[in-house]
Amino acid sequence: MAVRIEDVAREAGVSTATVSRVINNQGVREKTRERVISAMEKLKWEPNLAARSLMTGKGRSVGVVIPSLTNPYFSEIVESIETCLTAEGYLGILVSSGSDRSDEREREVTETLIKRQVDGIILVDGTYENNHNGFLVSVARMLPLVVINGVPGLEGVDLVMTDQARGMVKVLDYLYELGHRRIAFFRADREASADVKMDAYARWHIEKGLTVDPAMIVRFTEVNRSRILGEMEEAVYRWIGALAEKPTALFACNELMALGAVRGIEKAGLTVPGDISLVGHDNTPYASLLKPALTTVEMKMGELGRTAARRMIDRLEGRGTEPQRISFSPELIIRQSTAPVADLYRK
Amino acid sequence: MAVRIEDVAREAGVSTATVSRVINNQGVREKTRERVISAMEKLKWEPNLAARSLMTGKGRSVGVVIPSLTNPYFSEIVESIETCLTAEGYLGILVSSGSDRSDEREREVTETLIKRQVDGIILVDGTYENNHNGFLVSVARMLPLVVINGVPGLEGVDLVMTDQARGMVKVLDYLYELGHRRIAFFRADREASADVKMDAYARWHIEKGLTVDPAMIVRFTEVNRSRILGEMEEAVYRWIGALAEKPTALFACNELMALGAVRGIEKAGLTVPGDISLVGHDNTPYASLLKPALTTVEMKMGELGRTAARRMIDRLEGRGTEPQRISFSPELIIRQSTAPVADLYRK
DNA sequence: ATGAAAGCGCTAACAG
DNA sequence: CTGTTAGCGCTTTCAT
Repeated sequence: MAVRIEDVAREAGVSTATVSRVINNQGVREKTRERVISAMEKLKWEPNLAARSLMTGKGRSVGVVIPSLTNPYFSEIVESIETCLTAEGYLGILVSSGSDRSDEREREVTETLIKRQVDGIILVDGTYENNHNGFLVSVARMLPLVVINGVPGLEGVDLVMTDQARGMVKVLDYLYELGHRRIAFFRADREASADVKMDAYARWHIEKGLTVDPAMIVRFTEVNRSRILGEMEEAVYRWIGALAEKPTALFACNELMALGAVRGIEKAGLTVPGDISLVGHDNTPYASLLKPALTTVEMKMGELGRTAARRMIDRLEGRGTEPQRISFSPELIIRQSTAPVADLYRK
Repeated sequence: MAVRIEDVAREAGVSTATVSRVINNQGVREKTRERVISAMEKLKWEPNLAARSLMTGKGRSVGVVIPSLTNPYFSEIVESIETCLTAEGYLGILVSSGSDRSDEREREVTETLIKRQVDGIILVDGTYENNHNGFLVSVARMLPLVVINGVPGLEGVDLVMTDQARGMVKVLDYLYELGHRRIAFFRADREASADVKMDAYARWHIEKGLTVDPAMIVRFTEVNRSRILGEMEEAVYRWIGALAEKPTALFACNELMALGAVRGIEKAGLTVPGDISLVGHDNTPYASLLKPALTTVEMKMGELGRTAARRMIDRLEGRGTEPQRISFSPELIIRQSTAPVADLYRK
């Protein structure tokens, strides 16, 4: 409230315009610039950001919309975005759109951010609906939008993603080599990324000339919190029990599901990887902590976040305005939960 | 950029001052208010927040400073703070002060937030140093400050905390009942909360007439990331090997440490809880996923976050300006990692 | 209860 | 390269 640009200008013996130019790195003679800088330091002046953004319409802040913070998969992304933004003098404003993945809530928080006049928005793992109903495109018309893990080809929308179909194929190829032919697929409902994986799963089976058995595809709802774990254990246990022909391998779309699978499998008196090989997805901290340590797909979340943040800054600073699509290839991380198919199935 | 308060005023046939009064809930005749409101709706006008905060110095946003997002212990707090703030129309601006717990970085990000003119700051788990060097007090002189888990008695600082000393005593009493007399204590360096627990640990031993064996107190550095797990396993393994008299129980200040302890203990050929009972702290999702499921202390992080956010809003809106100290009592959650002391030690 | 007018602290033409 | 001069969109006395 105390010291303003005018005071600095007077102290340095220049006009306010010159001070403004100095702090915005515009052309000012070196000598003058120095005088201004020392005046700033002497008076400990910092430009008032509200006034600045009132003029420019920009506030060096970017909104980050994410389904949930308590999911380690997301928190790693957020942390890397935040680090990257901060390093460049931007402020990341984080809002969670709710792990229930409500389309409407996602739209709401995004709009709040726009009203708050963030300079751009990074949206992580949007809902299927909002990826397809034109919402993201309309947001992108108002300000720079970078989407992490969304659908490609949206007009004006920058996309940074991991090629999950590719990861799925890596998993299946690997299991195939180990001799597995009957591979179960555990997924969440209403998740765009699960759709992508399932499509790849189906295509791979067709290309290999294997049939896709609907009984091998299981949908779970709300597997975001460990509280659900007990229910899942039970569900998996019953699912296995009811199966005429059991799978020799199982892929779970996320690690909490993978854990639920382990529990259910063990409850059914089977072992991992002795009876059933298990592959997870995301390589969260859980994966290496599990027993047996989980074979999984590393999504490079940190890299995704960093790349998205950099794209955003580039666009905000007028570099590379053409929306891009940057795709990372996931990596298969082999640990102890997968093994060659057991002999007794071959006999 | 398009529609301004002036347009609304014209549309409603009033002055801009009246429109301003309406959106700030000041005295306006009911009829006039209605006219203004419908004009707002017709023109879809939303006040420009930058202009507003330029005048008022307030922007309905509160800064949240937290050491790390990838730690589930913190992400639960953040999520509850954020939910609570959003519900009241505030925007939570999150910055992480770095899991390396650098005093300086914590101060830096806090100051950035102040420059950004947040209305208040919620600071979670500040460093020991900043709790004691007057920094927090100086922040509290500038704007409302609510600290989660800090030291009591700081002038002008609101404190919301869990009584960790109490939790520690609950743990020790419980282990005592099971017959344990030699209880190891694993802690992180440079953590205010670990100091609190250790003090309680020491006091409890004295009150019980037990000696505090320095060999039972082990300090680890940087146990925030699972990458460190291998190193910890090794360290614990060596520590046990070098011990003349082994502990029958072990308390770890956080759950990653507890996991490291399990690994080290098992590497040493001992079992949990057969040879050594293990108690963790925080009740993160890891705790119930571990094998054996971990006995631990629930810190009620969600409640802490919610309470802190509410305190902040109360202060921001001029209710209850006297700084308070609100303390929650932690809860001991008994699972499978603790058991009565083995008979062979009694013989 | 309402209006007129004076800024909040800064940026951006436009001159010089 | 630097200064002058208008505002950015809102709030807030001070009148009426």
